[in-house]
Amino acid sequence: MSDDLFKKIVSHAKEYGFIFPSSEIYDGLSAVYDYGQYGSELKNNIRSYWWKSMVQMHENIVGIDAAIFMHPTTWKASGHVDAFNDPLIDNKDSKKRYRADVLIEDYAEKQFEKAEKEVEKAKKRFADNFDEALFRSTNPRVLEYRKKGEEAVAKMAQMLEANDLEGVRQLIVDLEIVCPISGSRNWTDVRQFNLMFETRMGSVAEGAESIFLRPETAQGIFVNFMNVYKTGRMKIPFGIAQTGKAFRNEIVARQFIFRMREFEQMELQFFVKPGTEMEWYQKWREERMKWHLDMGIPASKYRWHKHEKLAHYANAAADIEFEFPFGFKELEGIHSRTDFDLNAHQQFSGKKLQYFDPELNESYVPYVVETSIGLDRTFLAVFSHAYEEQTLEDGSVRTVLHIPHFLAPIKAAVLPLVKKDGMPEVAMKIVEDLRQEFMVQYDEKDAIGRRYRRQDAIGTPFCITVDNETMENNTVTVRERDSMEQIRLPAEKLINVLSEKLKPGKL
RNA sequence: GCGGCAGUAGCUCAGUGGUAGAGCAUCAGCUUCCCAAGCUGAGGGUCGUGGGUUCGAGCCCCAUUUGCCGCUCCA
Repeated sequence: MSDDLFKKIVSHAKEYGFIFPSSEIYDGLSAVYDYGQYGSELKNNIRSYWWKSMVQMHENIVGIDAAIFMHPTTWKASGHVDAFNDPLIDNKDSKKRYRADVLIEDYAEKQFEKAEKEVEKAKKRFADNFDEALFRSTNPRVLEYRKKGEEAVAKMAQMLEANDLEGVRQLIVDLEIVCPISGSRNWTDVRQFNLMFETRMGSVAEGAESIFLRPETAQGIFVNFMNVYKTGRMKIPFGIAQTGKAFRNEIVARQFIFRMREFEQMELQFFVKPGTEMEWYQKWREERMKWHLDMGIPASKYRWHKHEKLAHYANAAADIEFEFPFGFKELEGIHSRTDFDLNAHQQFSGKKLQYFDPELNESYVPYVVETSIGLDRTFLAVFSHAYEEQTLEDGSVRTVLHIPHFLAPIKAAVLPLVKKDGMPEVAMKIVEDLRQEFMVQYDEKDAIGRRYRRQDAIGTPFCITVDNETMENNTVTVRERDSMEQIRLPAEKLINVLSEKLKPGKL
């Protein structure tokens, strides 16, 4: 049922110029999409809502726009070179895929467990006069198991370091590792999956340096920490915000714009005094949820997901999940990243990345609380929640996008009730006035009802209609999208009245 | 990456080897003083792409690409 709804939403997004498959005339490109004439407006409006509420509305937050290309060492310091490179192997019988390094580590773990069992057995056998340390260091079976495990891990590390994938496969074969599902040893080659896109900088192929397209925007903020701190005269606690594209070579990317290989993030890195990070983590959790609810989307569509298993850099992490047509999925992450990133960059660069605290009269590496939200995912959340096929009282059906007014691509359409008696000219004059303030459209084609429906389909909150009465006293009707109710206003009051209704939070 | 299903007009789809269709949408005109499915006319498809079988392929076969579902992956 929700699959059908989701298909309709995808079709609607294309049919009305919100989202197109990338380079569609060449059959498209897997998991890449383009934003169309209305989609880019909606996306810009969401980005702008974020930027205003994060940067403009906070005294102590500034925004930057770092480049997508970064020095290759950045990704060693951040951990992405290690974490985003997985050697994978498939079992041909069970069709299951495993991380080759995990298989070998599991093998080693089993050997260690066998050694422990020997120790346990001996402990029972010798009871009171058992010297465990001596047993461990002398018993041949214990030594043998431990040696097998340690050697396997050591060999693997050596091979991965040398990028010897064939060697890793051979190691799996030699260790007689079997697939836990099929029990067979029928393995494919080991393949390296690099989740970072790689390209070359420099036009001469031989001398070109291999660089990566950033897999997250956060590092552009961390490497600029000192620049912003010094030139912006920032005092802790302070934040640096950024929106921009990031790239991940996902093994499978699916579900429309939910998981794309090229996507846009909106991130805040908030630098705080060590030890205060938990209160800021709480504060930003509240603030970010409020941001979502202020769009007018009901709280029931959101839920928290607390990370039990934390990433290597975090000491607390939670996701805001949204109920998409295909279920609750991650929309935004709020992470307490400790001083992991700045410390790492400090080490790799050899440059001091510290804040001098005038109150303590000492320097420290600040802790970081991050809020990181997917712009494309927020677009999908707003768009899919807005979509409704509404059955009216007369039994007819209209497709309407209940996009929050202030985010709508087109704010108002100006429509002459009929295409004669001078109404088109008056309507076009109103369009020229409103255009100074909002995205507006003029439409005179077809019956008025049909034109209302067309605007409903792209989520235009207001339709302004010029009729006979306008010709007499210069008043117009304003029809609101969701209620379909009309009010009559003097044309010269339109800008003021609409501006008020188009503020965030007004629905 | 593996397995299954699918790709025909902007959208939804019909078309079982013999001249490419429908509804909606779009455009032009008419009608219309307020909520689509009134009237007239028009435009738009080398049937995802490339090969093959056949006198003849949208339809059968192979490859490829894109999408969907299930695995897998998603620090």
